[in-house]
Amino acid sequence: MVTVDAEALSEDEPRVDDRVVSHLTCHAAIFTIVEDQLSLLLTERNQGPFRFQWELPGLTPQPQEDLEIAARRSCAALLDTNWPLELQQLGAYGHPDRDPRHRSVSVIYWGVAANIDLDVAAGGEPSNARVVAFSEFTSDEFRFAFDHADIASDVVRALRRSLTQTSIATQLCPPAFTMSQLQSVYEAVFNTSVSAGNFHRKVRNTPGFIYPAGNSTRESIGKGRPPQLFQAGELVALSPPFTFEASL
Amino acid sequence: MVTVDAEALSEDEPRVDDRVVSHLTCHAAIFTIVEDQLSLLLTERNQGPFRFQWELPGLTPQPQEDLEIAARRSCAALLDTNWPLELQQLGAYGHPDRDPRHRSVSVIYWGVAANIDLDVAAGGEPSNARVVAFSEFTSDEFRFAFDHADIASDVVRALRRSLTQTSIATQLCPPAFTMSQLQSVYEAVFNTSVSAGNFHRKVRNTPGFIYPAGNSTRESIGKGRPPQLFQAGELVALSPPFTFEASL
DNA sequence: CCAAAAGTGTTTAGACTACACCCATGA
DNA sequence: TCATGGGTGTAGTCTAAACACTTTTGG
Repeated sequence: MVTVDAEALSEDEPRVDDRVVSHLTCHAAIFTIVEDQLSLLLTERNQGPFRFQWELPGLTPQPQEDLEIAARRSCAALLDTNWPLELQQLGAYGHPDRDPRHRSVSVIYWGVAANIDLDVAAGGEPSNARVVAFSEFTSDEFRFAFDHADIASDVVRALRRSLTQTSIATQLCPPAFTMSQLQSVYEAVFNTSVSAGNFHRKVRNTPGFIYPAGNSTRESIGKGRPPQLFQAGELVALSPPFTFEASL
Repeated sequence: MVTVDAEALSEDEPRVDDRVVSHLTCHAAIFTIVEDQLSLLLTERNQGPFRFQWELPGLTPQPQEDLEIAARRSCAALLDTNWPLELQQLGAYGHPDRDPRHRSVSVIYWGVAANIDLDVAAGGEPSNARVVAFSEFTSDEFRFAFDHADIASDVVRALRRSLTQTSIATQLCPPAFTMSQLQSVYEAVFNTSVSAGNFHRKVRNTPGFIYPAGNSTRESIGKGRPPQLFQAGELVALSPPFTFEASL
């Protein structure tokens, strides 16, 4: 009984049947913000099970390909530029009947992008990809393929935790941004309102969160006082973290 | 280009070669505290690559077996009782050459146990399992199999984060414990010293962290004032979290 | 001048640190 | 009575929440 692990791990001649092998896919959950709404890049399946339902972009890794590279590749074609996309692993999903065809394990990565221009990326061709707003993909009517509704719920939680504990929110802003743009990132992700004054101080008092940007492009097209421009700093930890609570 | 995901995911007749299948194992990292030292349950490989080196207990899941169940099974035989073991997923490890034999993906779970009695579990038979102290398995001399040194490092980080943010530390204590026993859990995990008075208040002021236990078994065998006994509460979140820093 | 947005000051409340201090037991 | 470990009280500090206030623009 105590050698139960060695029995499985030390097969010098592994059998190629479904006791020792499994189907493996890597997926990427890419967040962005569209019209002040937290949104997720999804693709519509056009064949196989769950046809015409939506999933996180994914693929099977190549034999010598790292899991994260595979996840990055799964969404690279859908994103406009060679974005310096940083992915973090959410985890592995492997419930036995999550895929009706066969035992399947999916490793999920997630990241953020300041903007996603699907039209540019697709070069005008029709695409089965869409950027779906939070309110839509969390509604009961939205049709996720496989267990991707659960995964989407988990990955939103991971994003929110990252926003409270790190300075990752700057990666959801353009290269130069104002304090209220940064604030609206938090308001979109948590679907809540943030006190502007205290937010301002908390961010400025966190070393490395932001750096001042040259006010060269300040055009002051708004009504009020023209804002200062900032650029993203390093990815630093917030201590203590924000205490935002998601309202949905 | 934009349908790159569909190409891989929607094969109704998946080919059984190493492009679409991979070897999968589930492992459990079980922490416990032995003589005030954070320790990890490890097994020595007795065949295959990395023979006589140490790994987290693991196995290949059965076709219809959930990943977490498989991880639990991998260490169940090594633990004395049917401990109500709660496992959390750490993540998936799948670097292409982490196993010299073939492409291999390992999903790691972790949990804590108040005590591990290997002799009782093995029923007196010789076992290839050992509870290894932190100072030993983090030393340069210690020989981990595969990439399990990286995994061990990551899982210690996950444990420490859980201790700062939740009340999981009570699960590393016996059913009834004193405040200083609980405190020594933190001191062992973070290899640091904790101010007793402030620790006491922080724990008592967190609703659900602990509940008073009947002082029936108080035997007051020590020198000083007899301590109160507590029992574990629910697994609650600490807000704000502890701010302990690991000293190693 | 007024409205609106940006940014700063000020007050209050909560929580941690540090350290002093009481409590209850064994020797 | 003293040493020892358990537990509480308290002052100083740091931070955040709430809200008033100033600054700078457009109409």
